[in-house]
Amino acid sequence: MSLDLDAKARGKREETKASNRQAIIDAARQVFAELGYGATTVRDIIRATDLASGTFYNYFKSKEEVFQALQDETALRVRPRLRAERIRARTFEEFIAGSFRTFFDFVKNDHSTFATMRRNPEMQRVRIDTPEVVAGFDELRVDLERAIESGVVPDADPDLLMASIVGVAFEIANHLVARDDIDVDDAAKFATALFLGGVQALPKRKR
Amino acid sequence: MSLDLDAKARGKREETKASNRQAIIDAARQVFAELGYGATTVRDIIRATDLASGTFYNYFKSKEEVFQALQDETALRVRPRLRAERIRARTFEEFIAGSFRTFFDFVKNDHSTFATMRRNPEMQRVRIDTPEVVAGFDELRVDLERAIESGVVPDADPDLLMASIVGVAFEIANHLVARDDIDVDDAAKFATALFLGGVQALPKRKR
DNA sequence: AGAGTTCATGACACTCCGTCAACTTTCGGG
DNA sequence: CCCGAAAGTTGACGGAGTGTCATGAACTCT
Repeated sequence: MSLDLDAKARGKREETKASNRQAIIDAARQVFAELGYGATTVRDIIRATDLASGTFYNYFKSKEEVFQALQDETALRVRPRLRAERIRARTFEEFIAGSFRTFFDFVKNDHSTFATMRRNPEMQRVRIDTPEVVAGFDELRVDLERAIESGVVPDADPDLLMASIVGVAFEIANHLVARDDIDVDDAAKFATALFLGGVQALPKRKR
Repeated sequence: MSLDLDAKARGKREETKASNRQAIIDAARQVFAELGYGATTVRDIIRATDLASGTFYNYFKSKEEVFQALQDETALRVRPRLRAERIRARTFEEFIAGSFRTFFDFVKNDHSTFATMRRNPEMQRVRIDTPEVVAGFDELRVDLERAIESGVVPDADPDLLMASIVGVAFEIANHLVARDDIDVDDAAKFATALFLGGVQALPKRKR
């Protein structure tokens, strides 16, 4: 009566291993949201499962590592959306606009790590070099270099361009999560305008 | 034979209090750089002074709090430089260019928290809302709103503009510290161009 | 079914933390 | 200058969290 369709293909051993791992991750998400990252102990996490304390260490080296796994799951959810948006884009403007729009929308609406994170000020470390995150950055870089190749964007330093985009994206994302009076659309339009035309092109504020 | 010129004005009590506090901060900077933030214990810090373990807690509540004090010292060093640069600026372009230039220069050349921080990947938390940091942000915001008032910058959302500037500044700062092949001047010109004219205005890469 | 492998268990030893009662130093009024 | 009060220092101690490991249970394969 398992919902895990892969289960038949695996032995029971592998199956419980996978389910234990997931149980720990789920418990961690729960407990982090409840107590905050700093305040939760490894024991708190394992207590929220039906496993014994020692078992935790068969799956993760530390609390930090579970957190990374959480981040990875989060990145795994955004990345396809960003990819789809990029494929749809026909111009550099659409590319930039779509990427910001999608990212901000995710941050605001998906009840992911971002939300619980910002509720706990100590968890400033939003970005962690988890495989999925790195892959996402790589994809962005490839597209930027393609844009440079094709002459749509001047032959600027791609590292600095990446840094600027990422910096703006995450910094504005913080505001989106922390405050309610900022609209996802406005934020996306703002960031897009900044990259396309600098401060002079910025949209006027609604009063 | 003290070098502390304020000492005569203070009683001995206050004097040792101040010097103990500074001793702890200095020891912390040292030890953080050596072991990394996560790996150092409060005991490590106090052991690097000639004080007893309990004394630490007369000055700071936790390791985190010493770290904040360090950050505050760092901010205290940049802020006057940024202020001077702003006063010198006669146009918005000079304002933006000068600010980025000064900040990047500080990050790269002042052997401050930034440097030790980047050597320890776990210390991603560069920004902390320490009094000096908050004051610095406030100053920036005032200038931005003045620029908006005077019509030099469109009437855009100042929060989003702040976020963009700060995001770009810190993200590029990370690259500056992490890598040697990026020039402070190039970075400042890049960021300035981005804000003044968007991607089309970006300087071409040196090959 | 039996030998072998893999994993779960929870008690244990260890580290670090923050406190506190006892002690030392400084202050200030007489 | 002296002495009682105030402020600060000390390190030992109780408590909490960590990661490990010997033991035993569960699964796999033949």
